[in-house]
Amino acid sequence: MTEAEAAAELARLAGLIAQANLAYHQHDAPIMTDAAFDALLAENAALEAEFPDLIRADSPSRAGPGAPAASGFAKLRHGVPMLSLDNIFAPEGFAEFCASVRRFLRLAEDIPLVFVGEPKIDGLSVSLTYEDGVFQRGATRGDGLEGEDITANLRTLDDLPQMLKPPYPASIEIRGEVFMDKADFLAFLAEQTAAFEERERRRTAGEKAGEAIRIPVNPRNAAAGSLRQLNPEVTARRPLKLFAYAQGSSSEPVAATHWDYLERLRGWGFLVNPLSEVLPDENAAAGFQQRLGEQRAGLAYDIDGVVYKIDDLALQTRLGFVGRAPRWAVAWKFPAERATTILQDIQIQVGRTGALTPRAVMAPVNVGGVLVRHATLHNEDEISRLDARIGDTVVIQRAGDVIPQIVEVVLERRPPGTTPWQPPTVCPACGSHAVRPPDEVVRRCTGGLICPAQAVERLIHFVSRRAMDIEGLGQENIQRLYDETLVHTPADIFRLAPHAETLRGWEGWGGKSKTEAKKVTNLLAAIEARRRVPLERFLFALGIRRIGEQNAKLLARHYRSFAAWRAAMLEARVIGSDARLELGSIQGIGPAIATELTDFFDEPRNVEALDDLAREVTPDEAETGGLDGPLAGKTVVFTGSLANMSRDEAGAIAERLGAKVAKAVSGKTDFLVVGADAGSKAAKAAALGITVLDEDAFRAICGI
DNA sequence: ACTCCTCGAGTTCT
DNA sequence: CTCGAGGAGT
Repeated sequence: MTEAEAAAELARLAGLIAQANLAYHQHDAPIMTDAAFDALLAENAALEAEFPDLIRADSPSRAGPGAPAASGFAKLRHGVPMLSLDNIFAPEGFAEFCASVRRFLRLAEDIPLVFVGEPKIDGLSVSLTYEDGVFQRGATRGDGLEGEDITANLRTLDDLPQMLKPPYPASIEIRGEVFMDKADFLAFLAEQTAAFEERERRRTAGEKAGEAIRIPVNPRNAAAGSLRQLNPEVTARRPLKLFAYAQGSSSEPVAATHWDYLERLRGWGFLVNPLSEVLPDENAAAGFQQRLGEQRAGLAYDIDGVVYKIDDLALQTRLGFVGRAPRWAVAWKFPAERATTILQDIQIQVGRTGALTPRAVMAPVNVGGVLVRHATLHNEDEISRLDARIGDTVVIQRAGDVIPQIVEVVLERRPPGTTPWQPPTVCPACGSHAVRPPDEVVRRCTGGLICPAQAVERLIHFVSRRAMDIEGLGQENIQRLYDETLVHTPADIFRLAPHAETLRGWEGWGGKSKTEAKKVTNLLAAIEARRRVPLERFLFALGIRRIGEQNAKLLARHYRSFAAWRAAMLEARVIGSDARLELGSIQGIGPAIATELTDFFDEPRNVEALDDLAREVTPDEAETGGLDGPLAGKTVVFTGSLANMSRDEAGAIAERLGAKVAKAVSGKTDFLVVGADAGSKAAKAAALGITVLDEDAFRAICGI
């Protein structure tokens, strides 16, 4: 291959991979299988190895230090999703977890459940890919499906083997935790604080100050910041450590139990947390939890709990997943850190759909290293349950998550003369009635279109990343454009261009610094770039209640074009009309969602605003999604473990070919695809006379 | 009628 | 990340 051919090929690959990433990332239908995607990456890597001079600035591998820094990090897909764990906080929770495992496996009481207990370090999960024993790339957890490519930074970690010690599988993904020791963190904190003060001194003295210094708030934050450095040399100077703890995808099985797998990790040259233990039965967990709890303060690093995993990998496979969490592992967290403070006020926020949510304003207090000022109170029931009153002393915690919550009120310290908090009867933003339907939890503003708070929230939703994705238009800018009466409806956004000079006159939008000067230009360009959008994004952006990403996708797939959808919705306002029946027949769209849509179209001002918008924006027709494919309209169920792909992956392929993927076999099922160790579903399918396919037959139907 | 499960909506802080 | 509600299946 000549240089010119290679350059062209690399350009083509970069384009394809970027496209595939985009399609996957935006939750649209992926345009290729994971295997095909990996093949493209491999091809790209091979070419780059052969023609190192031709490595592109936007190379999908982004492996070398020559990678450009400007736009942050490339996205990298995980071979197997990085999942989150269910959290428990007490022995009862663990008992319940074990019971559900036993129920699922139909395991008798006298057979012990063997677990591995591992300290849960408060750091950053990373995924590391090795090909033929050589470290290829690494990524952050990200949203679980894909993370950021931080290969260059990970290479600087002493604990990360650049090469595995043999024997190793041809290709393997390893999961690990990157963290900073408490002592290292304190030293780093002191260093950063000194640098910060030095910078302040220079700045006030009018000297050149240099780049801004960030002061980390906790070890986790410091580790995260260090790994996200654009310059790997900075990361190299940070005292980061790595423990390996799990497996992602692998070209071949490497162990029969999780414990053996940890041994393999050690053999390959990884550090594995030495505190991990095999627990011979479930009763050993509570003791382990307590021991670690006692050791916790003396450990070199922060841990926030213990992860318990079923040791037998075959059982893990059988147990599988619910939603985003495995059924074979839980995180047993130590009690959350708590703090007390004063509840100063209860504010009411108005959401996009008019939901009124109370929000606690408190005297700032440090909880687990973070200064907390606000907490959500969820709804008025929560407030009455707590009997929280303004002026009360309250206990707050940041539990397994990040979001602070009020746990309880310290009644002994309640000042005299307080009264129970009363929910508002009118919307604080527009004064319309605020009503709470019986049997519902949220109170809503009835102002709808006239409520300015809802209007602003709808606009923010409209431009948000998962909707129209207009870069440069965040909450603050929208609020300002709204207040200055330049933008009151979504369509107004697309009519901003004539006001460019007005915008440039605003403080912070004008011109002194270089970045400011381009702000308006960039914003207008970002807006222009969104005059064409996929139909599903357009529908989601409208912000109709109950029409989120998934339901928008269902509608887009079904009606295909904006015009067809619009016409159908207008007709569907008549109960019993063909259009209404058709709407209700869409899998996943029930009466509540249908009514929400027709209510929207019943309001003439909504239709006006919609048509106004449609004059500015062209929603692209949705892809056919295999409407005439072999699986079109069929309901498919997967069971057992498939050899060449995960069930999720197989499901995604089937959906792309127009199938509906269900969890359980029923009379409506058309095909059951069975893998190894299939359970009761296969028998049931046989009883119902449903076509049963093995993996090869399924692949043949899909043409792969 | 009851039980999963998925989806939508709202929220905090860096 | 959590909660509540809708939808689908038993």
